Amino acid sequence: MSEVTLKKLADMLNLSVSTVSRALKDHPDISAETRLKVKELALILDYEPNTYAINLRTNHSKEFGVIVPAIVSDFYQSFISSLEEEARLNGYSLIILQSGDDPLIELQNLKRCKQNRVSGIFISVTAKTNDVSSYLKLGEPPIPIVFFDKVPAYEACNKICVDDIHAATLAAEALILKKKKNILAVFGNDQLSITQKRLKAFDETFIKYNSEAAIAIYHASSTNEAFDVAMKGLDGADAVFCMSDEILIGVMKAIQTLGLKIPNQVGVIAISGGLIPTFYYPQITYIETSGFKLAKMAFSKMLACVAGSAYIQELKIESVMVEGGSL
Amino acid sequence: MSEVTLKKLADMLNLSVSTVSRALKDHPDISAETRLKVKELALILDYEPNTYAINLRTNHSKEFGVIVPAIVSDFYQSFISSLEEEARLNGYSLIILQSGDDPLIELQNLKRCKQNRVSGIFISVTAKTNDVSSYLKLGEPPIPIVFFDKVPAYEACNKICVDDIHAATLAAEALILKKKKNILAVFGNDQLSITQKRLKAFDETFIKYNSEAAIAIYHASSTNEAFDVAMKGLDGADAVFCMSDEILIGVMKAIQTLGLKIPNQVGVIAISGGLIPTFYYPQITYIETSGFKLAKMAFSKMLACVAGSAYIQELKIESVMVEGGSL
DNA sequence: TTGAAAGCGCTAACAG
DNA sequence: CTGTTAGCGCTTTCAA
Repeated sequence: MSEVTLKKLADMLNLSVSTVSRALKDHPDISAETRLKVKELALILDYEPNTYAINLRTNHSKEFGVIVPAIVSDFYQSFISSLEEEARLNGYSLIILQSGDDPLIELQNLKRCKQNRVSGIFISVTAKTNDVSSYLKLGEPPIPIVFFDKVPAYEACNKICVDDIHAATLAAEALILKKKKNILAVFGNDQLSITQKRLKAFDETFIKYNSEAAIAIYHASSTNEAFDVAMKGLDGADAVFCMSDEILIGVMKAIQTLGLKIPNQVGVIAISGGLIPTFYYPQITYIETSGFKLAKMAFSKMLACVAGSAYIQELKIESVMVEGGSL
Repeated sequence: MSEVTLKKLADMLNLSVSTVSRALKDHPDISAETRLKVKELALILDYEPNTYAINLRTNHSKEFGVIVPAIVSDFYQSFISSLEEEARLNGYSLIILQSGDDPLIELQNLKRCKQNRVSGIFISVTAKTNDVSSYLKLGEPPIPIVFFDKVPAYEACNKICVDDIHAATLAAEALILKKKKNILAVFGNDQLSITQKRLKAFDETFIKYNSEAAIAIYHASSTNEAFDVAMKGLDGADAVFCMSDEILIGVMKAIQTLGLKIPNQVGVIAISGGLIPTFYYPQITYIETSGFKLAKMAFSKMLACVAGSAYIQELKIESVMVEGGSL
């Protein structure tokens, strides 16, 4: 048995293809009676419209492209998971592509999205992507793009990312509130803009509150470096701040190695996606920067873009503190 | 400037659409000269074939559907990541769908894949999926399906999953080799077939080697339950086995709470995807069951299916032990 | 070696 | 209210 098409339905009902087409989509021109007949038969025969014919005709698909540096990441995982739900609920599918943090592959992926005539693209750019102006001109008319998380610096485009300043400020305030006096603060690679933003806000918060805490700032580009840094820096500290999950993991290894008790001997607070902090006992207190909320915002922005009703905008998502027992 | 189509190229070169089409795909009928001319212009104008027209014509797409219970999972994450690479290298795109472990949504997702005329479907079924015979008849001709990880029990279909028996056997052998005498073994929910398989193989290995170790078997359906179980069961144990990452996390929390030293006071071994064990110090020794290898196998099986050269097959992927310092 | 023509399944302007 | 018609961009027979 072959595919059920509009033509087949039309023939069976002695109607024209266009009438059937219109009946199926509740076009007001069609009489209630005809509409009913058509819909009934369609249901019985399990008619499913041919997506490709529709796409060819309308020149766009109900698909969105998603390009990330890597899928293996708590953050992107939560983002994609959340985005998939939104998409499904709205009748869209998601095509997932990873760039491996390589600008060349990123460009290929963009092209691919264009070839697939996606309705829009969500992208978190690579560390080395410095000019996205060509991305924004992709397609005719240009395909809507929503940048998220790792967003380009200068271009006027839709950006949705974590409010790094707010997150770091919250963490600093928590440490001040707990009257910590000797703080080890471990940040990521100091070349990254995310590090710079978080560090600046962290620092300024202590100044703003006239805190007298001694703060030792360290940088670590990996979990292993964070471990090394913590092994040295934890001595005498009554609290440690970790800028990211990656760093938290290294620091926690050091704490375990040194046999320090949390929170009595040392307090811990991190900025995190929320999964890693639950792996420890007591659970780590953290400032949440998960992809879930970001995905919801990004998706509704995208829908607005597709509908043509969007203005260019940069959105920052504020975090909340999730209390564990570590501070 | 609008899209470049075959017709446009044809007009510019004073050729017919069909000649251009053939030239572009190196059809032997076309003269070298014409072929060159066509390809050159195509390159200059950055011609890109319209995917939807091709799909409509050929009635299938270069897309695969991937359906999983949830994207948020180390295992599926590694699987999808690996699959995406394979797919991209072979000119395919991936449509990712999650079922939320709900058979109804799973079915909807399958329908969706069919509507998108995917070339094939990779699926890890929900815990409640008990009849996949309808899945196998989806489409005309039926869409190739490769089941992975959580595979249906009885149907004759392509299945690719972790060799649970082998993994549990390796873990048991490691414990025996280390001459552990008092082993706490924490398994998952005893209704799950994965638990039953791992438990049986674990048990039988100790019998096979005439081990005199005392083994206390516990079941835990969640990280929290694993924590509770370990808090009681760790007393007097010189080693603990964790059937999964979920359980490992709970057990490690208990070990931290009790302040036990690894590996001196208690040895730890787990079956794991490989990420979680690196979060601790010393790193946990584990039997690897990651999605990477599975994805590569699944993909090549799928390619064979698409090419029509596949026979139905059940594949089991053997694990390897990764030494940390925990045993 | 190339071209003409039909048609994949659908939509939408236009005509009745 | 319904039908006719043209065509989206491509592939593929068939004919020249």
